Amino acid sequence: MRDKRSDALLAWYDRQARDLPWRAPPGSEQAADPYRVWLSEVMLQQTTVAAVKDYFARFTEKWPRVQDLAAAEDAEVMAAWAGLGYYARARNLLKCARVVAHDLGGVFPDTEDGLRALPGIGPYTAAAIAAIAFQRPAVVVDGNVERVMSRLAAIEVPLPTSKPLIRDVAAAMTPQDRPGDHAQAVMDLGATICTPRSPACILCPLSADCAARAAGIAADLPRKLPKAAKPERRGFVYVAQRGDTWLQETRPPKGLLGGMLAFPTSEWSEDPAPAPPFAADWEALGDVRHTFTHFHLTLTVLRADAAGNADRGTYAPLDPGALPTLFAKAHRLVTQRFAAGA
DNA sequence: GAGGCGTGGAG
DNA sequence: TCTCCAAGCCT
Repeated sequence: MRDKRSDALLAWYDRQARDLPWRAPPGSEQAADPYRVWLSEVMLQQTTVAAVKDYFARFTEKWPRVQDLAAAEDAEVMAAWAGLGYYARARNLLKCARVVAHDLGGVFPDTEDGLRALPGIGPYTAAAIAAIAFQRPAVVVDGNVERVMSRLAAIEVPLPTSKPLIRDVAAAMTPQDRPGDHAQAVMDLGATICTPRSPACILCPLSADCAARAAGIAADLPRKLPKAAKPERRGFVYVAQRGDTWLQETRPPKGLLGGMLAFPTSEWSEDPAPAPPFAADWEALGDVRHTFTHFHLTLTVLRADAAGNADRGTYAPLDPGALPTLFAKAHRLVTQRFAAGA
């Protein structure tokens, strides 16, 4: 038995589907490649399509198959992910690729449970891959689905309390056939029509069935609990140059910017103590500002020509593209003040 | 289950 | 400038 809202949505999707490099066209006989679906879904976690596109192209060009990715060096993958954020995704991506390549014969599991057991694949991503790559009628619930379903059913209970109800609404709408297209259709609708701020209800294929639209509260849903303010932290970042080389280190494998290339820093706190990697005449070049998920940060950039041995990091030619954005900002400040390499 | 975990774009 | 936020996961 089919839901007529799903029919209307699929008809809209057949006309309006976004052409994305990891997708099979709507109603396509040819299924999407599970490796590409998985890679795109991980990259798209909490991340916009616009931000993902170039990274997806570079990854698939460099590593066309999961076996290729599994064989890559950790540092190479972290460098390729630099700038995309949430770096635990890249660490888990590599772990997952190696499990699939080494333990599963290079074949992704084709069930939600099988996928869910892999590193970096949670409830949403497992359902999405199962539906999109394997035509399983999984109930796919992400931020778009939460917004669309909250509005369709005029759910005024705030998130996350409303999650179970939202899932019920989404389940009732999920078709047995074309579940992958259905999931992607809801996401396209959420990204282009049923947007967070100013939904274009006039263009929506579901507007006649939308309780929030009828009540004139579509733009107000879903309701969310207010968020805590971000605290301020400060710190020092030390940029040491020796000829054409820069003092750099790989951050510890867990926590903030874990596993990423970096310059040495002090602690980050309300009142940080300086922590230069060696004694020198450090020149303050200015501050860089950066906002993370849960705090604001101001780092004072200190630069020196390498004098003695550093107690941390190594001197090597720098690949600025491998730096996460915070350290790319510090690097930019230094290169603005000093000709490259000087 | 609540908090840690990035980034760049939009309004 | 500032807030919100975009296809969540892990602990």
